[in-house]
Amino acid sequence: MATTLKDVAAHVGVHPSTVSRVLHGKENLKISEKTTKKILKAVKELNYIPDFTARTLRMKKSFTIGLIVPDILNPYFARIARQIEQLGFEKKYTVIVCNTDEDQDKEILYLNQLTSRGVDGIIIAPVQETKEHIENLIEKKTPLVLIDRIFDNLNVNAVISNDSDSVFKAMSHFVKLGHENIAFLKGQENIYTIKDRLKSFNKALTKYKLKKNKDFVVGNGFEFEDGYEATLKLLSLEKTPSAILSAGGDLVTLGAIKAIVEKGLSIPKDISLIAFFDSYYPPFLATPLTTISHYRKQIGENAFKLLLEQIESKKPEKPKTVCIDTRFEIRDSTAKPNNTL
Amino acid sequence: MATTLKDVAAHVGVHPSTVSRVLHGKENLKISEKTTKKILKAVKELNYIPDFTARTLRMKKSFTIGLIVPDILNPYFARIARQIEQLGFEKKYTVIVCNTDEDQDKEILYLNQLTSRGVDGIIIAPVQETKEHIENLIEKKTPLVLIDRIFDNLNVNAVISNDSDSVFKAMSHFVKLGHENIAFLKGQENIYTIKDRLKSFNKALTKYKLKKNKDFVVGNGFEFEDGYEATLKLLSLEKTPSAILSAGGDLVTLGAIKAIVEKGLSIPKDISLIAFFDSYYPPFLATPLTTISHYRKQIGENAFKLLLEQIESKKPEKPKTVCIDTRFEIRDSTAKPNNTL
DNA sequence: TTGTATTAAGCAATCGATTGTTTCATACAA
DNA sequence: TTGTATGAAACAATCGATTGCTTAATACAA
Repeated sequence: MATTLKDVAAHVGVHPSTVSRVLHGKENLKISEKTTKKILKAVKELNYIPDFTARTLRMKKSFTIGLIVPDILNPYFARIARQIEQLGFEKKYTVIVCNTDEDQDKEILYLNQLTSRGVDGIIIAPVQETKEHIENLIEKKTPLVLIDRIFDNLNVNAVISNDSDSVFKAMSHFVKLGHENIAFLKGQENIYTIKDRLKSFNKALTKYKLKKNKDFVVGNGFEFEDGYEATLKLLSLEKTPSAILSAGGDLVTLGAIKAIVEKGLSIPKDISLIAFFDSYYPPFLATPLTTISHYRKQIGENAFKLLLEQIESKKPEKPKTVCIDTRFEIRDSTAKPNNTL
Repeated sequence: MATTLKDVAAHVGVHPSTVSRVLHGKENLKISEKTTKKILKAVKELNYIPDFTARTLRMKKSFTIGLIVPDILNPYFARIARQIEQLGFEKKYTVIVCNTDEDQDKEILYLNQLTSRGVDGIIIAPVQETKEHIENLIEKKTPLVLIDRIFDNLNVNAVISNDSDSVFKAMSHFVKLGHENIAFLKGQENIYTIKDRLKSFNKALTKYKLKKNKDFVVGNGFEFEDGYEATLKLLSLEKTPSAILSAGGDLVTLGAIKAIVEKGLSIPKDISLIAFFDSYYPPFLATPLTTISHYRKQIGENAFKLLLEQIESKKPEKPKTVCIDTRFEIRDSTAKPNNTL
């Protein structure tokens, strides 16, 4: 059995409350230096470590935050999670990591779990089927930060990325090379991030006076297979695109590459590729990939900071949405269209 | 404020203990069907969710497990963590993820945190500077499972991989191709896994009657830079190796590849490479990498199972060490030595 | 010597749920 | 009618730490 406050108190011959006060150094109640010393000595001798559960129950403060993401295996979320854990550690907070697999039921279950465990706040990349459960949270004044994905008309702290900017750069790059038939490989539909990227894509088409082709927008989901299947479909069209903007992230892109290779096509000779990609592999790939990537550390930092502000402030602050820049890096996966195809 | 047992009890007009018993269906005390129904109705109406903290305090059972790994960004640990979280979810356990960055002080701090929070058990890939803090845990009968790394003479549940087997396969592959000068790129020293791989490497050298060359064993650390620096050193030797076994995992290997490319060498023409590598990228790399990899899902599963057994069993079971097979996959990063160099 | 500050530490309620024990009321048998 | 068995629900202690309030003891002034 672990040592408790009572044990320490008994050992010194004082009341538990006295021990507690010594350990917290409240200004309003003074304990004599002699007793203080005796108590501190006993605390060390008995190796007393306060019971967090009891403290949480009494103080309504758990020093725990919940992090809900689709999949911690995704390098994008992994890096963000790592940063949040790091900053949490410095501030004595512990992080409970929850994966939803883009399943909203799981998300809701976790949300209830976390609430029941009395977490001080939640950082979430929501599944975005519906938003009532998020609204409930806000109503209950649970400190909350959305990452990566936001809802229309929902006034809450959030950290997102300026994907739009990089999409325009990517499209401009394609256009300069002479591409006119550019396909858009989506990730999962209904996700804010994907809708935002698609919107920018369409705007860019308009800006560069390119024809919109419904068949050139394909895919649904964030898995390897999703990218693979969608790209196969794309490459089976009568008229195939000469360039692809892969917006579903690392796995989807790898799936796309597999499909392209299987079709006997070569990147960038036969088809150009720009991808949203967040791990450190692009320079090492068969064709070093031209990418749009995120400052994941910054996203994590900002999310944690916003959450901590909410947790520590007495009066509710006005929710902020922080938008982080993105990075467009040209490598070798883009070239002029191959008009002999 | 969230609804409490008391609220529900007051709403129905019964005692809180009655509500508690209805919700737990203890066999020994019977509650009339009428009251049961009324209570269940109230629970729904008031949307009562039990307070986990209070329950934990009273029951000495938190339905929480701690997972301590060097770095959740490492695909090896990420996949294991994911599996543990998954199985935990199914059994109503929540996982607190802690990264040590191979810093034992951080490990100890986290261990104390977790204990203070009353976790039901801990799964840990320890830093392995010393082992007293782990021994303490065992003494306190904390359910515990080591992963990836074990200590000599420490009787505790563990899940490790049969790296040795794959090292022999890799070495046999090198030898068959005609390599005689094979280097070993270590990860961080003093880690069981690395020592184990090195031991197997040396045994293989003996078996194939190859000369042992001290200069051919290099590196210390698990980061990109560590692999990069060590490999540069290796390639600056008067007599350079014709093959490298990279034992430090994904990042170290990428560092090695960078160094090789920078030196103007080509894989596998000038130098052959086999690496411990655990993400899904090898087929997509510039030179598809011949790898030794782990069944990470299985490792996670076994670790969770072992932990759960300890948590749920009354009498202490005899500790087991589970050893999981590894996978040796030949791709394109190995060839005959280039004797013109 | 009595009264009043002042300082130091103890008392007891509280957080919310669980659980061994007790009480109460009804039913049934003697 | 009295006594006992039984079923249903209340009581109260507990987990460990925190904290507003009270008490005790000492010092000092009147």
